Amino acid sequence: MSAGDLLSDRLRDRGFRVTMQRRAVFDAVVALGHGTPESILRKAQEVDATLNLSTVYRNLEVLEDIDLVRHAHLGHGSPTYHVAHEHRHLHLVCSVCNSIVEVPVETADSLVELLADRHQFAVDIDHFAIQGRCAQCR
Amino acid sequence: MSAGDLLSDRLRDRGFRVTMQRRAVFDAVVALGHGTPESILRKAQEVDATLNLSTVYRNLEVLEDIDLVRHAHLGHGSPTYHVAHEHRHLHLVCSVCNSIVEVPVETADSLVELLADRHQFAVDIDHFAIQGRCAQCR
DNA sequence: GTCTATGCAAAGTTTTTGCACCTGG
DNA sequence: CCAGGTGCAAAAACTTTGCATAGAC
Repeated sequence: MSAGDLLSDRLRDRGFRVTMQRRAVFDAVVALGHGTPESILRKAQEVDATLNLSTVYRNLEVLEDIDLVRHAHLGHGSPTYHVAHEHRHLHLVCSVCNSIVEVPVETADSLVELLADRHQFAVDIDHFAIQGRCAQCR
Repeated sequence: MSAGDLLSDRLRDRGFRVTMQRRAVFDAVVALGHGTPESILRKAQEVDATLNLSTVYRNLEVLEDIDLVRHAHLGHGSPTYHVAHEHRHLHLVCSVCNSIVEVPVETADSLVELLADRHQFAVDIDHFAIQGRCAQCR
């Protein structure tokens, strides 16, 4: 039967129900690439205008739980959510102009290896942004 | 007259006034090594029990402005403040047990160089923590 | 039909702001 | 004095929670 899309399969496998709200939240994350809970709400409300912010928070937690979504901290404000395994990159945040540049995660391979070797620490390198000053502002 | 301590000098140089609250906040940061606004308040209140949280926030901002204090993001919660130029190290935060390990900033030198060369980005490498899984939890 | 998920409203947390009073220079 | 700093209270921003109802299976 059903071709079974990734979202439905993953939800059901883990005992979660497939609801239109979950689909709307996931689709919003996909569409945005990156989004805060607030921006994800606004995007998802294009599909379902009655969708509630608390539903967004609850579903982002579920989507992270089933490894479809991840979040990163890019600054002082709300965390940013993105699709897991897509858009894997470091975020360079400029402390002067707040611009964000994305660079390949491989850029940090040597650091990742060092931390593994010296400290047996398995780095999730893109969870936090890297702050500094960009080419224009330095 | 006054030997002129660092705090007074730096404040006056930049046109800020020297108040006992500023001294208490700065002393608390020094004493704690690392502290959230809340923990800094508690520490500073040992000296001045009437000190207010909003004064702590305002003065941490001033102290950062005059480069005596810096803050880092170690997780989802409040930022952590520390004395500038002291305690320079990376924070490895375990996503499982939340333990924090400090490692020398030099560990990331190769990443810092790469970002400077390739992206003309001047990294403030210890502003954000590095998340991952520690030796025990991996 | 059962049990999870949702909407709504309220509360919790953390940080910021307005304002009258206080104080350093 | 007087501009800047402080305490207090209120507001703002962000996130979580309780509960009655709706909806997935």
